[in-house]
Amino acid sequence: MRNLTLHSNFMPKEENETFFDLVFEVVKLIPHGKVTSYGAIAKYLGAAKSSRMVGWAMNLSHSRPDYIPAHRVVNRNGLLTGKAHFGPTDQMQRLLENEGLIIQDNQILDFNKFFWDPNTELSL
DNA sequence: TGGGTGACCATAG
DNA sequence: ACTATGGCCACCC
Repeated sequence: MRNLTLHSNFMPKEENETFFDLVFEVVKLIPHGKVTSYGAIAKYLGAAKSSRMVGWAMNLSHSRPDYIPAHRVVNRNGLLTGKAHFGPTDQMQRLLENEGLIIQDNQILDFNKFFWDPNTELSL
């Protein structure tokens, strides 16, 4: 498993890039067919109160050269709150459905069953 | 320079 | 069971 270090106080400006990079690394580790939440990632990185920044990182992920499976990150209730950023259609939903998930009204059915928590899945 | 705005979330009433 | 609020901080006028 990737060696990700925990940063409880990493926020000086020049380290921001690192924070986003760490977010991207975690997102890349989400297995096919699984999903996690913004807050879970933030907590894993020691920034539990900065879950909004994870959303911002996902925003940036679209203009990166490497592949970031941003569709596997949803809010804590399994709601596809980021779907608007995937283009005009239901692209985010389709990507998830391609991985075997079922979505109804922007909500992942059996969310708990497919929830992948970096805090428990990634060894510290 | 400053204020508004989030792909959020836990907590308090 | 709801709604409100505060924290957080990069980005964009």
